[in-house]
Amino acid sequence: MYVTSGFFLGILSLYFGLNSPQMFSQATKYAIKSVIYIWTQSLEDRKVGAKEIGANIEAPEAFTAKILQLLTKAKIVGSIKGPNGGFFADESHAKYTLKDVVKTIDGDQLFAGCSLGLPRCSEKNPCPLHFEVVKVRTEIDHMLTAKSMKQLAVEVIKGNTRLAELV
Amino acid sequence: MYVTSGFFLGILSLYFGLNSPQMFSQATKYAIKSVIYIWTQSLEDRKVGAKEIGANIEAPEAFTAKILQLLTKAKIVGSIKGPNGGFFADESHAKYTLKDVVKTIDGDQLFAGCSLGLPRCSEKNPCPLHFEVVKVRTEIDHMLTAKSMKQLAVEVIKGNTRLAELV
DNA sequence: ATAATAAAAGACAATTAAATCCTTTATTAT
DNA sequence: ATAATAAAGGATTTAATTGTCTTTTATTAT
Ligand code: FES
Ligand code: FES
Repeated sequence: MYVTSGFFLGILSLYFGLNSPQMFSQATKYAIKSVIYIWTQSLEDRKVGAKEIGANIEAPEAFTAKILQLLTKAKIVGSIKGPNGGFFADESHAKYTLKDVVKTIDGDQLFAGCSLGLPRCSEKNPCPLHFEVVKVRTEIDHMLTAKSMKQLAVEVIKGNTRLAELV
Repeated sequence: MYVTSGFFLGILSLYFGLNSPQMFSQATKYAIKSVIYIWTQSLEDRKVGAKEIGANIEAPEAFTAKILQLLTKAKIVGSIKGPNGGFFADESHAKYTLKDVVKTIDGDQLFAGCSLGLPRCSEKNPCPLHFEVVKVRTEIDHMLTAKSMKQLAVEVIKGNTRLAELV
């Protein structure tokens, strides 16, 4: 008499309508916080390991490590193996914005394509939400390009913003 | 020697960074299109079945039917069983907006809570994106409340917008 | 050279979302 | 009453995302 918990959750989810789609995937959230955290430490000339990053942004270490691989491959941050190694960011990474981070992990479906899933998004054959979606996307674009990663990190260092719950 | 395709996709997805999070879940996209489609037909005094809805919004019938159950339970549309039955919308449903549709299926995580996943979203202890997120949400709110479902349906009837790819 | 360190890579498990199928219930026309 | 119709409900399956664990590779200090 075994019942999978997935079954119950599946039913409950449909029954109460409890899905959870958000602006960003979980992976992208971790990515954004990771990059900002790396910048806060690089501004003080410290390289940081996946374990430390995970701990400071309250994310699972192994999963964070996977995400860091993608960010490194995309050159959004740098990494060095071995003792005294770790992740870091310097002027060679300063040109990247949050938008690049989001695109690296989630692709560009937040910025491109029809929000209602039509095969193409166009002004000539718009879906009912198209023109409003364009406005939302303008705002999203601004949100993800207005400040440099370094600026965002400085605000965290100053204590004006935070990457994890305060204890 | 069997290998699950999920495995390969999982690896590929991490390797190439191919997640696909969007503004709305697939279920919500179907829900939005369903409600607008129901309104287009109700404006011409036709009740419609799940099969017809699925066909016209290019969504799987059975999944659409599940979503319609939630929409009906939430009173966003009406339904009648049996011959000549189906889904419909009338003045008693006119007060609902797209925001209600989204909330019914996806909950309010698009509108509330920290976009970066912090335990709470507040101006006093904001995450690095908080103030920009507030602006994006204002625009999202406008997008989902500016027009009534009926208005959106009228635009589809007029041919100004569409719910499926044109053939 | 060797041991220790830390990222990269690979294999997999668990959870959640998406989709399907089958049975039951309500309604209506015959 | 009965057959036909269509939504509601229940049980699973499939796919995608999230998360873990182990092995390999590169680097550095001894
Ligand atoms: S056509 Fe749907 S968002 Fe552009
Ligand atoms: S604290 Fe993150 S969005 Fe408000």
